[in-house]
Amino acid sequence: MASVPLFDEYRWRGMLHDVTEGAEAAFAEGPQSAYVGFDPTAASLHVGHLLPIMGLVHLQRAGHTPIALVGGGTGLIGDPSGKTQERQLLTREQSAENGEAVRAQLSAFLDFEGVPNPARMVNNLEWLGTMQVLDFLRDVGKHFSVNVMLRRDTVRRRLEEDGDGISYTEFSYLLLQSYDFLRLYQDQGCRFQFGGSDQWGNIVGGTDLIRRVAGGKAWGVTFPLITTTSGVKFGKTEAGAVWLDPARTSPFRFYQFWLRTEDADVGKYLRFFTLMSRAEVEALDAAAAEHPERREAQKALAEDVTRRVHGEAGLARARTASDVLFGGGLEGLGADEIADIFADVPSSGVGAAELDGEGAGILDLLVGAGVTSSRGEARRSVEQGGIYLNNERVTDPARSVTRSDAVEGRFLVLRKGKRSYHLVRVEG
RNA sequence: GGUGGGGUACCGAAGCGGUCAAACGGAGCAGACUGUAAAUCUGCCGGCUCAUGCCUUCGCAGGUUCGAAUCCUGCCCCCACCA
Repeated sequence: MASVPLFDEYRWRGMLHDVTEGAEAAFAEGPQSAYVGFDPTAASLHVGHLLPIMGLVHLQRAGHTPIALVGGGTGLIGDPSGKTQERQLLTREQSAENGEAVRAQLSAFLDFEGVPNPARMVNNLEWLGTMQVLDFLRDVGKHFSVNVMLRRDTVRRRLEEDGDGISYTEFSYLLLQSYDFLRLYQDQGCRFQFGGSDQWGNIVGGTDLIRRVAGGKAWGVTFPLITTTSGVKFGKTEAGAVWLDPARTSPFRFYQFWLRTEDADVGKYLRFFTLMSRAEVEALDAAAAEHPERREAQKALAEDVTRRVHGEAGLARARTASDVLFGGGLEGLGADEIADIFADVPSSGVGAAELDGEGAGILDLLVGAGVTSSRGEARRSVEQGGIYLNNERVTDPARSVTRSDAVEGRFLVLRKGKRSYHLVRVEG
């Protein structure tokens, strides 16, 4: 099969951070397989995992075989890379459950069947779980120099005066990941490992092990650490990490996360996270430069990524909710639309009885819905003009809310600031 | 083990007997300007309260004092230098 030049693709997208010597030439020899490991430390992947995933997607499109390694075994140990503190150990059950979830999420990106080069999924618990300690120490450990390991940044930081120390468990992580690579090399002929830039040391550990044990050549590719221009950590919002699991981050929030991308970052993200062609991306760059206020690039980004992760239906819901909430048109909504919006936007219920007679105070409503954390904060927000009820600014902290305020008698739209929405369902 | 320096709100960091819910900076929230962007400017930023005010907070436990984050005692934990 003729391969599309994979590295050219990575290059124009700016996806390459580091590449071991000779990797590109090795890829040119013909179809290859390459793997990325995902430790199931949580029951969902988040947007921070997206770049290596897209790396595999491009790989597959170029005719190669992606291997997604779920770290059921390594996840039990904990990668010290990039961490300043020792991790809490997962139980085997947690790791297994999380691994299943991660596996399902990856299927949204990679084709596991119906193509000539289907993606593969492996779990390193298969070999790590049955390994004998003595075998491990003799066959793997013998090839690693503690002197060298102590010089690694991730280890050194933990050993320094202000470090928190490192357990023998995490110290051993490098050996396990290196062994994974060796196994994939021997069992599946996989000669490439990809990962985030923080994985460089672990990946090189694997290529070294393959050279020593099997006398073979293997290569690594890392993708850049994603930073935002304004210095905020990528993938974080007020509400925490942006997850791929719709139960943790609703499609609405997911879509909104991408839609709010800063102008300075949107071009970069289009290259990283969509499969648009170079011409399409450059056209959007131009559109953004010409009419930034239209946010065409952000919209295209948000649509593309949301569609891939949450499907057409998820995207439709996210857009409906966005249009309704940010378009200001609350009147004349169909029951279906309302239901869709409730499903996605943070919401809570309030008993109809509470709105009878005097009604409920706006401050209590805000606290009850969790929009503000205390009455004091609620009061301040109202006094500063930051609270809206059904898209109308509330100016009186003593404002009471009755059933007649509810749209169609069924729901209230609370909003704090420009974009923090909360729906209150009138029940009973 | 010895000597010295520390532990203050989400983080950093002032305060060193009353005027301290505690300067200042960062983060965060809101407002203005905008484009659901960035930058900038403004306000807020322990809880309750319309408010006067009240309650909880300055490592932990006691004590001195009309009154303590500030003084004393004991304990715990960090850091620096020495051994």
